[in-house]
Amino acid sequence: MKTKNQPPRRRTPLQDTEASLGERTLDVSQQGSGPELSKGLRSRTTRAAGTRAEAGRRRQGPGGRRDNSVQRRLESNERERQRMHKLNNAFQALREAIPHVRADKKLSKIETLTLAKNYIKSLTATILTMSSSRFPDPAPGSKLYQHYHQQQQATGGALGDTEAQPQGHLQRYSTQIHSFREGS
DNA sequence: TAGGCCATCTGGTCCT
DNA sequence: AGGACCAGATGGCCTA
Repeated sequence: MKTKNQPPRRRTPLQDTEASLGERTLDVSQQGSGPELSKGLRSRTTRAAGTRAEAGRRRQGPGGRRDNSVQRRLESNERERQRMHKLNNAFQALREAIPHVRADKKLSKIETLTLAKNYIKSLTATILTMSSSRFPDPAPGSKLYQHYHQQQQATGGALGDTEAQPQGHLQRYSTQIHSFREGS
């Protein structure tokens, strides 16, 4: 799997407003921005958003939006940005909660979700195994057991197969970590 | 250069 | 009604 550690690509509200309104298309590369800006940061948003905004205005036809409509759209864009930032923060927190992942290789979102899912399954199976060794017959009232059993039934699995064994989950988990590291 | 990943904008729909 | 959520479109960055 390819790896990347891209810097956050954000723009200021001012840039956002300008780009969205299409007052001007900001191409930082033409404004003499030096290397003090990261490659990622100075790239995309300004130029790309400007062209997208222009495309949007073309869809709106001559004259563009009314002022209040534009204002509402800008506010909506800002809310959407904040929402996505919160989502990305949650992804980052999830990445950091998954052990045995090399810090210098950032997991993609899909990798993060997949690994987290299997890590949870691995832990769940481990807990069930430990508890069953202590109490050979899992307590029928155990919420964990009930939940796990329902999940297995819903996904077509069964507690008796290898999926239910912690080794199975751990193997899948470690295999995925390995494949992510290897870039496969 | 192609493909993967990502941020952002946008309009539609759902929810409170 | 307004905000949250969602998915499609767009285009930049990075790696192989």
